[in-house]
Amino acid sequence: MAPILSHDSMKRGVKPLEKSVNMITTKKEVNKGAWTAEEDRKLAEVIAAHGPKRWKTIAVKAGINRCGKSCRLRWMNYLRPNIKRGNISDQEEDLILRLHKLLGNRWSLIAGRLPGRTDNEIKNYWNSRLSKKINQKGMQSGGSPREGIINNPKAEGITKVVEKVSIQMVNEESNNTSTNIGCEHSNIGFNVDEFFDFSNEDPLNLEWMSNFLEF
DNA sequence: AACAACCTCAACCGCATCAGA
DNA sequence: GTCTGATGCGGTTGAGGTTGT
Repeated sequence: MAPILSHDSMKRGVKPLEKSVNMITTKKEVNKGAWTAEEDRKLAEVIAAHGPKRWKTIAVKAGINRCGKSCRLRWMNYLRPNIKRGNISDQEEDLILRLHKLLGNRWSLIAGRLPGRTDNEIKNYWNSRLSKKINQKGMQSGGSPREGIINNPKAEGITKVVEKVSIQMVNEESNNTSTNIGCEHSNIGFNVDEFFDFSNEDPLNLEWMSNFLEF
């Protein structure tokens, strides 16, 4: 019986048949490669029943011969509810650029600021498009944004603090898709867009962050 | 039309960290 | 305190699609 292609695989014309099936060998090796719609359905069913935890157990219960890690990734990047796919808006792109300038390749943190976007998607978007844009700009002005963080111990410390704040922001924001953080339950009250607006700043000049730390 | 080069994105891998026994 | 399994993260890969010649 030929495996049913997942919606995305259909769209992209992926042929999981040969590769994926061939990877199921007589040994107890796990299935790899593109997911089929059938696998998606089984995984979603098990997660609906048991919740998205204990991935190894989920993988076994789903009976799809996948490793827990693979199941988790599939859920996080594809099956999870409220996932936005494709068409990253200018606003989102701008936010990614600003957050990357501040945090570097902390994709999960950046994704946390973009509701419905996954770290994998942002990472791909960055690697395939934005990094090129940056390089083009960098050619003109010189220096990479990441260097500022790597070579700046002060900035390293700052990223740790920002990481904590970002996590707090994400937690507080869980159901708030607006860029203005709902701060009713927090004593932090500011506009995120303003907070992350570095458009007029020297990347290495993070004096403002010291003030923020004191605050 | 045919081919090559480039682009996109889903998925895998290895490592770090966390949590429970 | 240590060990072990689970989870999360970032880097990388490779198949398929798109574009250019």
